[in-house]
Amino acid sequence: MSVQERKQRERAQRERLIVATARELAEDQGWDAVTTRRLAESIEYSQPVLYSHFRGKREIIGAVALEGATELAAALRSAASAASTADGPRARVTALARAWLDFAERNPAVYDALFNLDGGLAFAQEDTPAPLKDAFGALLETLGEVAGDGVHPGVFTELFWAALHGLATLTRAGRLPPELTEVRLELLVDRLAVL
Amino acid sequence: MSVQERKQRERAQRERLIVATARELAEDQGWDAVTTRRLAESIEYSQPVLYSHFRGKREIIGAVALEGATELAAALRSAASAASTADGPRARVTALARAWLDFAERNPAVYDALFNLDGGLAFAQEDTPAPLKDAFGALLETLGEVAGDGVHPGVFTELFWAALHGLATLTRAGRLPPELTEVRLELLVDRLAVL
DNA sequence: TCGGTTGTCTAGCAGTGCTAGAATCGAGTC
DNA sequence: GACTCGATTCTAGCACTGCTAGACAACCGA
Repeated sequence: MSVQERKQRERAQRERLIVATARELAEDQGWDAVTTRRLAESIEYSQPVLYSHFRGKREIIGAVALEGATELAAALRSAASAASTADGPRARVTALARAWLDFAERNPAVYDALFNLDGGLAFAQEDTPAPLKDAFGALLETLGEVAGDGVHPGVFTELFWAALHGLATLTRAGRLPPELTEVRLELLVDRLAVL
Repeated sequence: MSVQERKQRERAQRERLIVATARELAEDQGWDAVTTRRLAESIEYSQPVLYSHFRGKREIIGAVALEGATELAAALRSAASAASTADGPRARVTALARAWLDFAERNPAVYDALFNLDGGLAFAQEDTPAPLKDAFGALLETLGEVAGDGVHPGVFTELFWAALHGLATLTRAGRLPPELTEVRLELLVDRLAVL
């Protein structure tokens, strides 16, 4: 069975290569530039190989999104815990929000795959993939504490999330001047969070 | 000169027909279904006619967006003034926010053209088209009053806008359960606005 | 070394946005 | 009323997209 195992390993590695290459291409030149032909050429295989791993382009976007969700969740948790308990909830929430906007700015293509493109992923449902639930969970952990009395932590997190997403999206699309990002972020935390 | 005038009139009318048809098609079947061929067929002209009015598909999307911006601004002003001064600022802000989310829900394709697609429009700049500035102005008129002391009204409006946009986008993409829209809206107004 | 399966590639489909050049229409003139 | 000539519209086609059928090659087990 060792041969089969080796093949499986190689196949898995090629799949990772596809996802990584798609991501790289998207970050470099935007998702429009990620065509099946270019992607196939980059991994030095022919197009049909892509379709032996994924149903189609949408599923490749979805794979990049999932990878991104895992990283996003880690970044959020890391930021929140770096602002230690001694710094108080206010610092933690600010760090969390900043981490979100940072991630969106530094990984625009991944952010698009997650929230602006159709990667065929289910959200807010039972069959939502674990990394997505986990990213939301990372928000919930910190934000649940500052929801305020009588406010459902989940709903509060959804609202905070929406505000962050709006800021990230509009800023990246050039609809909000980036100089004031920090001011808006502070204002968001001050107003929304109950400290 | 009457012949030229008539031609100009007919041309303008055909341009309106193109924009209206594109919008209709987009609302019915999504922007993906708005291809130059289908659009040309719908207006009963050949494809190149579209290019005698617009540089390309992106400019058609932009035209739909501008039309939408005008309507959005009107809807916002109407909602804000319907919640009369007697009702207080809180009611006005709530009505404004609700109007925004309503518009997004009722005109998803137009909302996409405005904020999620590339219509080639400039934002937050000098050459931003008037309808876009005006829609932001409609927000500013009501929100400027509840920014709170020491907070720049423009920045506050940007933040509020971003939150609304995030709620609209995530809700429409199925990322937020729609049942709680009203709860999130109330929470948003309660927290962000200084009454 | 061979047979058969598994994997990969070539070639092609229908669709996209966009455009060059042919064809047609119609306004103004004789 | 017929005709010319410029403006307008259409036909046909380009290069590209995502995706797939069927030919081909490589490799494993005997």
